[in-house]
Amino acid sequence: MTKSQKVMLTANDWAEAALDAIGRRGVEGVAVEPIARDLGVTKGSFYWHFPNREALLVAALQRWEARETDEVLDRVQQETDPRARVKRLITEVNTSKKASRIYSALSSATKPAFVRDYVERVSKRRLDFIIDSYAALGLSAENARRWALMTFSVFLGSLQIRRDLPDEWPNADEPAFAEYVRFLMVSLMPSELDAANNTPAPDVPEWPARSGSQGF
Amino acid sequence: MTKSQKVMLTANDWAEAALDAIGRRGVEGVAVEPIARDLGVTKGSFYWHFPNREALLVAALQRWEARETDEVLDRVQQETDPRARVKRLITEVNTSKKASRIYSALSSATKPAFVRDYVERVSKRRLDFIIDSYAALGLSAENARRWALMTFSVFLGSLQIRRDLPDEWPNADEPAFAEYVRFLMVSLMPSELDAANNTPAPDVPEWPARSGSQGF
DNA sequence: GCGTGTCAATACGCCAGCGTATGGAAAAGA
DNA sequence: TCTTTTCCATACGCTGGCGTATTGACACGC
Repeated sequence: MTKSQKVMLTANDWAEAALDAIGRRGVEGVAVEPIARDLGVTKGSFYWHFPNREALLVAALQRWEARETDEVLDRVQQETDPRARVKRLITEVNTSKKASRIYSALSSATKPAFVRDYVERVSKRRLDFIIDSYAALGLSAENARRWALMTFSVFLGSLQIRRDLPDEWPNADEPAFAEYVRFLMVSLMPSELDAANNTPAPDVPEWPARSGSQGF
Repeated sequence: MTKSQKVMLTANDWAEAALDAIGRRGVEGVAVEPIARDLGVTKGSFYWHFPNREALLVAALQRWEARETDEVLDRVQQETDPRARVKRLITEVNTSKKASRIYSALSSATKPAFVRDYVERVSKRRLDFIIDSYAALGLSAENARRWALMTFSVFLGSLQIRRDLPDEWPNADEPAFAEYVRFLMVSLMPSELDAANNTPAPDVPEWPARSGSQGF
């Protein structure tokens, strides 16, 4: 147990610093020497703990996946009432810009192909959790899926709006935020009637098939 | 008008290739020499049309902003009925994965600081357009804003879900997609009663103030 | 005290991408 | 024709980051 004044970094310290770099500079910003500078050491340290840069990315992604599933879902899952779950989910949008930046950076990353696997697993676990929450309200599988897709979209989109248009997003301490959350709760929560009437409306209207070049 | 067999690239060709590179490899992937290889030339060509890499990024962003505002908004704006506008907005989610990838890459980019300005302007213009659409339904300014924020969130979130969880997203040619769009239309469209009753519910419930470390 | 194991610094070669300088080919004017 | 302009190729130096090799400073067991 060497732990003198020299601090002595661990592999987890490097992985955590890599996660931080993902949030601040993107996946491409996970560079050995810059992170070493952040940590106040040289890359001589890094190559003792890891064989190469890719291993660092994997370690960071594993930590991320563990945090974003086990810890967070366990925390939200303590909420027994499905309605309270959705509400907490919404309010969670306003916590930790850092975590949302990491999510966004990973979601748009392309270069190390395995990043997509981690993003897909985490996203699917989140969506499934929301589906289960709606199913617990008595919705059919199809309806629970529809509501969950919409709620998950609102969650993800809210993260992006808060990042791209911070001025347009109500601050958590303002009354406008509380009102907006209440508004979302009403909109994202099926009524008792919906839960009973579990089939979608039968008439499928037509809509114009878009032929434009690039989408909105 | 030199237009022999030698093709002769223009600055716009480079800007368009840069936009493509943003979608495929991210903003960091906008590198002069790789793009030159894509175009079948060398960087000797590039440095005749542009002074440096930053100028290429600016040109690409200007093209992007012009396309994502003038062209697209004009196209959707041809729809006179506000309800039809929102519906078209939703169906536009399923068009052009390339455009959505560019949007996502720019949204998560950090390194050239001016990228954020373009993202902010485009995003704000889109949000304002949606706000106006809801206001045209007779909603108050506050309610139009709430509905628009939710609809914009659904739009952005749907783009991300389609990218991160393509298997979970209904294909445009499947009936599930039509049903989901109809479901969203009902959920994202205020009822006549809401339009008349333009004040939010008066009772503001409390909810647990989250103290967790990183958000969901 | 002395070797051994742990963690980090330094020095090196390598490669990719940026930006410059210069030259060249081909079309356009004159 | 011959000069000028336009567009691109080639060659060069520079920088930043990757990975390796080597050395060094402690801490600990003995």
